Amino acid sequence: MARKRNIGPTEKELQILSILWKYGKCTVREVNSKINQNENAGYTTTLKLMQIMFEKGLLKRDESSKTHIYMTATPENLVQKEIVDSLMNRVFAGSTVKFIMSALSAKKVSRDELKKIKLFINQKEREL
Amino acid sequence: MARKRNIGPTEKELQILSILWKYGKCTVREVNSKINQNENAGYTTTLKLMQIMFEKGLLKRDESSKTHIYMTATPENLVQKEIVDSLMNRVFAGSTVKFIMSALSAKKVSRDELKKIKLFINQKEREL
DNA sequence: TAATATCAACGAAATAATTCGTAGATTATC
DNA sequence: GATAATCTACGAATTATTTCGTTGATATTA
Repeated sequence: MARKRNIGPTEKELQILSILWKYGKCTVREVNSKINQNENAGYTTTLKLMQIMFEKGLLKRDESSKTHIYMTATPENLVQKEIVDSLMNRVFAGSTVKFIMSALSAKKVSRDELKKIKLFINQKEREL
Repeated sequence: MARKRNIGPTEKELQILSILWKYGKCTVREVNSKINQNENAGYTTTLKLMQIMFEKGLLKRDESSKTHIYMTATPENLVQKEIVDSLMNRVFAGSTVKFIMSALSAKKVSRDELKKIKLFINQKEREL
């Protein structure tokens, strides 16, 4: 019987996903190097995590050469959407408005950024 | 030596925080009942969690009567802001714009909600 | 080709989060 | 006032997550 695991990415798994989103396809060593820019993780630790993510279906990999090349299995924005949706429900009782207000309060947002957001909202309105 | 624990609320702790945000001050039994509307949690399980949250400083409590009354220690919006900020950094490389776009794509948003968000943005612009 | 480096696989240890049983105290009920 | 119900505290079991050591295979270098 296979070990039971949760579906969604865990904290460390998310970190690896982020790296793959940023840098595209990577070997385990590459991912491990990126991680070690900020913290300390043994090579086999990263390997194991990526193997688990592969089993879970979070990652795909090219096994044609000895050194496997990993890539994400689901588009970045889809995974992000799921995470955001989950957080919105768990922490903001499902309220998009509260959620966005909180986001706008969490960080300094520049005039330019606010403009981009407004443009996006206008587009959303037109789509309704 | 006290057991080492992380600072931020864990998944289950967040669930309890949400209940306290929604219903205000609660006894353990009240919180446990709310949890049991959706899932199955023994009374002592909820008790233990709330005790840990108290130790961590996530909750306060009134111990004047046998049945303690729990309340959150930090304002809802502050906790939410921290969570949002953390997620924004971990999953969206710190980009508020991407974050909000994702939020707007995650759920159906009504014309009215879009309006409210725009008003909030306008206010933010004026504050700059 | 022998020595060395690099890799995947695997199992298991270490750590963290969640769940629960038991004990002892206090309050409510008969 | 005895019995039952309810509560806190505590320790420990269970489950999930993260970390790492070892092995054997393959490739690289001397």
